[in-house]
Amino acid sequence: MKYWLFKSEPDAWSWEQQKAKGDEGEEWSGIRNYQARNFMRDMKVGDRGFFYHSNKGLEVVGIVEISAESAPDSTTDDERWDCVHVRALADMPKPVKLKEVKANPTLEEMSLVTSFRLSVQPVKADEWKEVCRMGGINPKTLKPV
DNA sequence: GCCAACGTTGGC
DNA sequence: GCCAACGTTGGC
Repeated sequence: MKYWLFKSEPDAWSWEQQKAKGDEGEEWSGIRNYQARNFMRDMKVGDRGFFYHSNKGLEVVGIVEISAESAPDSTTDDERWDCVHVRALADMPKPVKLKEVKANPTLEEMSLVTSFRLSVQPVKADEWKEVCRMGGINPKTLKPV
């Protein structure tokens, strides 16, 4: 299983809206960046990702799961762009602030820090564990610690 | 709201 | 195929 991170401005698409979609999930549409698209094409159903609020909040607020592999983006006719579907799995009991991520030496190579403009990013297994630990969630059971 | 970082576009 | 101009993202 691979791990990812999805950024969204809460004014455009918030964690609350994502959760409201339930198990059905929602298309992660609107990505117009080749790097981000290529990462989405790499994703498999069942992979997990962090849901990060950019612009406002600046924190990892929850965990999502890829519910459908990459397919044409319904918001454009341009066939260059496709995207996955994601569904909400769990809240971060304690949202992890960007500031905390930056302050943690274990996470200094995390894409969130090094490629902060990228809206869909890969997350390494040890980074996944560390951010889960900081957020007070067990990465296996998805239960609060 | 500003501005730095950086991806994309388009003229040559 | 280079690179300047431009547009967008996102932290501050």
